[in-house]
Amino acid sequence: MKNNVKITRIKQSITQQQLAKRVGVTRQTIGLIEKGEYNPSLQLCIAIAKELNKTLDDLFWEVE
Amino acid sequence: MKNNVKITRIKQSITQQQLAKRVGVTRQTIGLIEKGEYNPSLQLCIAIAKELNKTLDDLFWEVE
DNA sequence: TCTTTAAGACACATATATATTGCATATGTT
DNA sequence: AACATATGCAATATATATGTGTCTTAAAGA
Repeated sequence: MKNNVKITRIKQSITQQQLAKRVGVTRQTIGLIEKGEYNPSLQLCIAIAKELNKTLDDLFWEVE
Repeated sequence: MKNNVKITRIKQSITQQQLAKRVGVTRQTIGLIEKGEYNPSLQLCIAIAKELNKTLDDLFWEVE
């Protein structure tokens, strides 16, 4: 469950809290997703991708 | 929550049941996802995409 | 016609994503 | 030193994805 959320977020200089608020979840949820520890819903993945101006593939596809 | 799973699956002539078995869920789950009624997990989306030889974007990105 | 297979629909049970709260630590600022 | 902000971590609560079982309908083959 690795992904590119953290690196993408940091490049854009926004905090977990800001991203969380913009996509409508809590900071903890963003933290866990970045940590790769669990398995977000598709809707949330899409919301995060749009907020970071990326696509699903950019953030979540074959990140080894 | 619309997506291209159903059309892609049918083009490849496989049944809901076959796809379900290959990705490790039940036929009902595949049915609901194709119907667009709900919000699958990222892991399941990835499993479906790989099984259908597509990417996340192919199946789930901006399908209006 | 009879049988089999694919698929839609529904009720209920269970697993897990997400929320909420709180505490700890590190860093930057005054 | 004191304070604020960002992040990690953990416990418990709630919402919902998914499983299980069943019934129904439509289509295909014998």
